[in-house]
Amino acid sequence: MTAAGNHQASRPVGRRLERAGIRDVAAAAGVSITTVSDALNGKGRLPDATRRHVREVADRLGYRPSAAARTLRTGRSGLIGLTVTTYGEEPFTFTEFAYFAEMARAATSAALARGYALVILPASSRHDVWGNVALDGTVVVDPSDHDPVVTELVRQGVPVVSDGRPAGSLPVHAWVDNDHEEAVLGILDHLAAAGARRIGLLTGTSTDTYTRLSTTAYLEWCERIGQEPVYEAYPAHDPCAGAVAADRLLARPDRPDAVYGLFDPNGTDLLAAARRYGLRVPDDLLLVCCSESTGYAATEPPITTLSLKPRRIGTAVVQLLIDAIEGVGPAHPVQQVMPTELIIRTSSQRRPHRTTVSPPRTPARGEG
Amino acid sequence: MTAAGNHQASRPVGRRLERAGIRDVAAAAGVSITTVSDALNGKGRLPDATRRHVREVADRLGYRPSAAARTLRTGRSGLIGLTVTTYGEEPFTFTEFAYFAEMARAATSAALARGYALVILPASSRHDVWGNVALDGTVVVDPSDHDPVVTELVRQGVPVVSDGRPAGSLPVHAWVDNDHEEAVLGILDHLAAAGARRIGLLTGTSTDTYTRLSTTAYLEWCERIGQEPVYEAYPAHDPCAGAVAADRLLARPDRPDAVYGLFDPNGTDLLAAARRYGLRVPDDLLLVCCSESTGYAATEPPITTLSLKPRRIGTAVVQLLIDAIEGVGPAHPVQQVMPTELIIRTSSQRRPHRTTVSPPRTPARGEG
DNA sequence: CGATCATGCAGAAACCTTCCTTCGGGGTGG
DNA sequence: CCACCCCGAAGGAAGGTTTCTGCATGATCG
Repeated sequence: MTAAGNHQASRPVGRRLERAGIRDVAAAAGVSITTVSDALNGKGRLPDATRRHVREVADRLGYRPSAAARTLRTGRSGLIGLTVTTYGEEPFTFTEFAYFAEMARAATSAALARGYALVILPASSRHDVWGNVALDGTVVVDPSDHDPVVTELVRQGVPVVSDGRPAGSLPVHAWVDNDHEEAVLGILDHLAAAGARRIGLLTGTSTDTYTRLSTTAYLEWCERIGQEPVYEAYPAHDPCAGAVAADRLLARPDRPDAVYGLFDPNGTDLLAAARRYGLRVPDDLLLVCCSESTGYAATEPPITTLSLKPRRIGTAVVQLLIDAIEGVGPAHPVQQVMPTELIIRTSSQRRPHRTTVSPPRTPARGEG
Repeated sequence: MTAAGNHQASRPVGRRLERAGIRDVAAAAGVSITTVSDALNGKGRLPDATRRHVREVADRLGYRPSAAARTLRTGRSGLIGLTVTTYGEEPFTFTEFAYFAEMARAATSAALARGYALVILPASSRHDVWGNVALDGTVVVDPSDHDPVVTELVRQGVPVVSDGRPAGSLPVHAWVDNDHEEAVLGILDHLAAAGARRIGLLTGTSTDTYTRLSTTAYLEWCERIGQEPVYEAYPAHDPCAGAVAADRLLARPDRPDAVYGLFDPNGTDLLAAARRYGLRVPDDLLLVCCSESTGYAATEPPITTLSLKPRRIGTAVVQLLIDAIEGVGPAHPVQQVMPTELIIRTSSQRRPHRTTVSPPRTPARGEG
């Protein structure tokens, strides 16, 4: 520290600190720019002595290569866009909160581990922002039918991998998605096995693939089983509409004795609605909802949830994208279907063990 | 749509699409590079006719200026880092989930509105990633004592604004934080007014400012009031430890008749623990926790929460940072303290209106 | 009618790195 | 003694933009 400080004292320190460039390092080390670049990047043919010397000088000067210049030269920015569908002004929606947070977290980790960073870019954002950032590729969550941004990116040759099957003929390089039909069928079978006679669905009005696939799977199941469908649809991006829809579903004359809710808040909304109507869960009403929230382990009663395993999805999406960027993956589009996980709790089991005074949860069951 | 498609049909589409550069636009428009740049950026002295013509040609060629080149030239990348403290490998922690998600959402919006994009960068990430991205500035959430990354950034002259008071002597340009003492005192007074005789605290073992300020405020309040402090501390980043600590707190011989939990999951954990011990909320136990989760409006009973208003924080942080980047703000460090909001629900009121069959929540009360 | 000036546009440097090419020199085999 | 090869290192172009400077041209004013 002191030595370095002593050395740097000779540098003119103006009010604005001029960053040391590769030129300065070359001059200070008494070598050429080329040698510095090679030494620092582990390229070229240089004796270790030279390499070490250059590195030492670079460290001493606090040299950081200019990301912009490197990007300009190499065509790689090390930046990956994370695009989320937007409803209205806000970057991402309420219903996907926990899912998105977990997925983004995993994606960030995965990207970082391979030397990339994530840029959050709402789909409907100002075009100038999109244009202003050099992206090596983009992850797009739940792409809408003919997303102009995605189309433009693909046209420019930027690799795009989507979380969720691309709707329409969006030409993404790859996609990762859950097996939604399988998941819904599994839940319906589970509820039926627990004694449900009429299973209702709380679904959304939007046309994204998740909603669509899940709903049609439900309808097909009903047809196969011979049950009359009982469902309510609401605009999933409206945090208030969910509670209303839950109430509507339980207020119907053909009230279901089991409900599956497609969106995260549905669990609490349905639970609250059940209470208002004096329905006991799970005795009078079986409940399952799709959620990543850990809170459902502590509700009264705990609610069975379907986890989409967003961490796996986020990791897979990023791996696929970086493979495509670096050209190590297969040239053809990849479609990866990931399993879901049904976390069975009291709300969907007919003979619940009454919760009384019992020891607190032990940390034994870690998170998968 | 059809007209546009027809128009573009004439372009030769090779297997690898070479992006049009400013040179190509200049050639196609029959003007110089300078004129193109000026026309597109609204600079220089050009007649409107020329401007229009250049823009039209640029559009036709699908010209997008190279972000890297522009950054290299101007020294501005339009990128803002969003740094989060990390526990272990993961970018951000469980306890801050909802808070962070909301805060990030607001920050993204605010940044976008001013033409910037956010890059997610965990604090303890590989240094090479930090070096590889050109940042105009950085938002750092809950900076730790002597964060090496922040120190390095500041040394390089990159503006840094923190969410949360910087611990130690971290030389950030500005910070935004809640008035934590005020918030805690408000809650304690509220609980006391509701009839609490002995108020307990569920707090964390970490040394961040939030935990520290809140805890000391609690201790001071106890001393002032003359109540013996009753609290349990646990490692807040461990999702399991919270439930155990909640249980421990209610198992004490000097069991409190009211509890404030500093972290998001504390509400459900405390509620579950209360149930295990046969304590009715709010009759036997008053409950408040700090959370941004909307789920607490639908628990049984609904739990009073303290909101840190992360959206306001996120917006303010970004505004301050961009002001610093663009040099429009004051030169001296800014410290902005934002109020919190106590959302009073059943769990902290002694005479609760029994929830019975009632109409569902109406959408009337929108989100502030 | 000549000097001045605003206008419209072009040339070229600079930003900083990477990487392809070249070059000198010393050792080695013929 | 010459040709050749390889090692170590340097030269220089390229990457695409912004912006400073400068040069014409035509209009205006004294």
